[in-house]
Amino acid sequence: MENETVSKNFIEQIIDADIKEGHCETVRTRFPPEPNGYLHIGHAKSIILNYGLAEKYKGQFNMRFDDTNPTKEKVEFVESIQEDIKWLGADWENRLFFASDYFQQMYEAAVKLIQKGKAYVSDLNAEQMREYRGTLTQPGVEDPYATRSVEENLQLFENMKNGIYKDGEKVLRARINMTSPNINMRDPILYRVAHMTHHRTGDQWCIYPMYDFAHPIEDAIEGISHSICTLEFEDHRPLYDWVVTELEYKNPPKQIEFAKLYLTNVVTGKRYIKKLVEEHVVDGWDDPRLVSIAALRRRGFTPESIRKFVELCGVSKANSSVDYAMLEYCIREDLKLTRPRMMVVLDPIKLIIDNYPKEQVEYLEAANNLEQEELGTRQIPFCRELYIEREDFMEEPPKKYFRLFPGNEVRLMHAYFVKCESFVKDENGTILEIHCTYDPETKAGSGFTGRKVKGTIHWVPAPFAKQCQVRLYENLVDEEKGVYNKDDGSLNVNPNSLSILENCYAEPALAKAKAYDSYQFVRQGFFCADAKDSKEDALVFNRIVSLKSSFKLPTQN
RNA sequence: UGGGCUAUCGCCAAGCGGUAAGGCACUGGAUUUUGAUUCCAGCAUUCGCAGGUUCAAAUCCUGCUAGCCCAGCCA
Repeated sequence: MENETVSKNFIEQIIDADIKEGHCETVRTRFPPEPNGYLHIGHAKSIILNYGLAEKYKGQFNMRFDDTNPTKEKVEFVESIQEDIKWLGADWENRLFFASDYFQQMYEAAVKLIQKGKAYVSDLNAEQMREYRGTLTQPGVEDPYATRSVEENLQLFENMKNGIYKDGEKVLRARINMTSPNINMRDPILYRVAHMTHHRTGDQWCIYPMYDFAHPIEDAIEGISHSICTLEFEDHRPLYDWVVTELEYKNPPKQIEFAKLYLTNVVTGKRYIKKLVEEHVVDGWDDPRLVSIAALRRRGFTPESIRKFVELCGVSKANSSVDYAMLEYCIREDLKLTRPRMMVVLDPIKLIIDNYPKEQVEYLEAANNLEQEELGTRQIPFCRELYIEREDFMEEPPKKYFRLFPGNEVRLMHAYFVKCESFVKDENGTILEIHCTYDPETKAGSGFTGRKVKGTIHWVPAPFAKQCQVRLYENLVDEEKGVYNKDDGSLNVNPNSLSILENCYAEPALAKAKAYDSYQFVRQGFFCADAKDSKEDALVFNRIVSLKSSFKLPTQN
C-alpha cells in the first residue's frame, strides 16, 4: 500500500551481495529452536526475521527442531513451539524437520572426518579436557590421544556408537588447533556418549552430536543459504565454516549473526520465570504479565502487532534494549481501527437522572467504531439509573476539570447531555449517588447544536449492565529499582503488577465476548477476554494496554 | 591479561568520503461525542574520545575508552 523506501538491514545487504556474486541462487532460511522451553518475544524476532527474508527473496523458510541433546528436550515443547510459530504467521509449509532425523548422516560425516584424519577419539574426562583446553590467555595442550591411527579411531568411534562405553568415557574430537586464540577451535568435541532415551529416536542412539558439529550439517542437508543466529555464536563461525569445508558440501550455508531483542522492564530469564511460577507470583508461563508468546497472546496482543513491532525494532549487531512503549504503540495501532469501542465502567458510581421517567427504557443506536463505519452499530439501552466512573465526578473540581461536578453539564457518550444537580454522601464522605437532569433535545444523532459541552463521559445502564472482572497490569518488575536486585540478583517484583477489579459493569453487548475477543473500552484502553478464566456468565477482561492520556489531576500541595 | 563483536538524539535505527533518514517517546498548537484518534509544528551544527589523511570524514587511517560474548561432554 505505502511505498516508503525502507533501507535494507545488514543481513539483506549481505544476501543481495551473495546473490549478485553468485554465492547462492535461492534464499533458504530456517528457525531452529531446541525444544527445551517456551518461545518468547526474542524468538519472535528470529522467526519473523527468517520467515520475512524467505518471503522477500521468494525463497523458503524451514522449521527445524535442533533436538541433539535428549537430556533437555520434551515433546511438550515441540508442540507449543509449533503452535506459537503458526500463530505468529510464519508458514513452513511442508518443511518441518528434526535434527534427529539426520543422526545417521551426521554419524557418517563424523566417520568421514576420521578417515580424513580430521577427528579422533579421546579418553580424556571432562575435567582433564578442561585442563588441556587452556584458558582465555593460555593456549591449550595437545590431547595425548590425538595420535591414534585412523583405523583405531574408526573402531573406537564405532564402539562408542555400539554402546560399549559409559557416558563421559570417550568423545570424538575434531583435530584443528589446540593453540588457537579462539577456544572453540581447540579440538572441539563433535560427539559425546549419552545413554538416554531421545524423545523421537528412542534408544536407537547412545552417541549424540554437539551443536557445533550438528548445526552446519543440518543447514547443509536442507540447503539453507543463510544460517541466521545470535551474536554469541560469532566465535563459532570459524568452526561452522571448518565443518562445511571439511565435509566438502558444494554450496555451503553461511552463518550470519544479529543482536538479540531485549525489552526494557520485562523478565525473560528462564530460571526467574520458573521461580515466579513456582511461587505463584504469576499464573503459569502464559501469565499476561510475561512476554512468552503464549503470554502475549493471552494478554491480547495480535500476531500483526508483534510482527509490526519486530519490523520497527530493526536488525543490527548492536546490543540494545527496546522500550516497552514501542510494543504498546504497535498493539494500539493494530486495534484502534479494527476493534469495537464499547463502554465499561471499572469503578462504578450510580448516576440518577431525576427527570427521566422511572420505567422508561429507550434503545440508542451507537456506532461500534466512529472511525470505522464497517464495524456497524449496536443498541444500548438507556434509562433513569446509570453507572458512571467514580473519577468522572468531583465535588470540588480543580481547574480544567471538565467532567461532572455540581452545576456542570457533560455529554453521556452516544446519549444525552446531563447536568449535575446534587449528590448524596454518606457519613464518611463517600459519594453514594449523583443526581442529574437530562435535556431531551441533546439526544445523540439529533443534530443538536444549541450549545457545546467540554466533557464526554462513558456510562452503562444500571439494570442492564453485565457485571464483570477486569484485570489491570503494570510491569512485573519495579521500573525504578531496575529488574534485578543489585545485592542478590533477585527480581525486584512490583507488588502492583496485577490489580483485579471485581465490580465492573459492561454494556450488554459485551456479554457475547469469547476467549481472545478484544475491544476498546472507551477512555480506558484495549481489553481482551481472558482465554483461561472468562466464562459466558463470568466475564474476565485483561487490559492489553491503556489509552494514551495527557490528562493529569493536579496534585494538591 | 588472549580472541571476537559493538559504539549515531531518552529508546530503536538509517547512513558505506560530498556536508546527520525514519520510528517510538517527549513538547507545543488545531480538530474532536474517547483529556483517545487525526493533523500540523518542534526535537543531534553533531556521530564514544583524541589525533591524522582529504577541498570535504559519522563514513578512510592511527591510538585510546566503554560495553557485550567465549574457557559445557548445553544450544
